Amino acid sequence: MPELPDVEGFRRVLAEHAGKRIEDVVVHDAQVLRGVSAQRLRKSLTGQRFEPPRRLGKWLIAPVGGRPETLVLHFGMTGSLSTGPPHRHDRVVFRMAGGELRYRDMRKLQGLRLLGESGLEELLAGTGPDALEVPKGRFRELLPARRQLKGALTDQAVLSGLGNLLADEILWRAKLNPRTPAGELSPAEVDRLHARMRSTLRTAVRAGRVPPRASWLTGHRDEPSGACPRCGTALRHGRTGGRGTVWCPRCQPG
DNA sequence: CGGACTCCCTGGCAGC
DNA sequence: TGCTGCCAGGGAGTCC
Repeated sequence: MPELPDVEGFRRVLAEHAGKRIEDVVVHDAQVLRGVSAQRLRKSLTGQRFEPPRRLGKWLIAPVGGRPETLVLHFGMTGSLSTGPPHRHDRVVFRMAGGELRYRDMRKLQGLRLLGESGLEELLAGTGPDALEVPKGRFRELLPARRQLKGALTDQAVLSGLGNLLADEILWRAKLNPRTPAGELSPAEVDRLHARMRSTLRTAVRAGRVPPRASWLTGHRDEPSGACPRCGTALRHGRTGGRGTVWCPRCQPG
């Protein structure tokens, strides 16, 4: 499921098409359009060009040259942006001078927005710093003391880009229990969490996704009796904030 | 305030 | 074989 590393990959796909003329926008399923009609989207984009896109957390932000509007994409759980062959879950297709760009999303939990200046400002104001970019000093300050660690990491208003799987992976690497109140961490533990978050994200961004490696926790979370890739202890499964949570009781006591 | 819960949405799968 | 119901989780919203 798309988290920060996947969205960074989609950003690169879109970046390759920046500056090319948008010939047409074909909306196959208007259910993914949020606050914009198919007609307005088409009118606003056709004949224009995307400026170089940026990413904040899981948001992909593409200003439209020649217009005061910005296309903002979110990929929910099952979304993607690609130039590959057509697929039945392609919801919106951008016909560009250099090929077709496909917004694909099976479950339609999120979608596309076309925001003006104030709408974009509002969106960005409600989104915390990017998990890949946030410096150590800022990271120390932003974790709300009275919250469970995992809930804080996955709250996009606190820190943006981490989803359920990456949060578990990072906490496992930092050897911290998901339910630990953030305020109970020592300064050294906060620094370790920041360091593990950065290294995990850097590796995943290079791969364009969370890599399917046996040495990562993520690959073992769906195994009924999965073992910790580090110490072999049986992994524990629970729920945090309504989401499945996997951790090693030996590496991550608490 | 924070945490638990529900809802949206679809496809895959277990169980009958 | 085919039905039903549950599960996955990003994010918004509600309730306590």
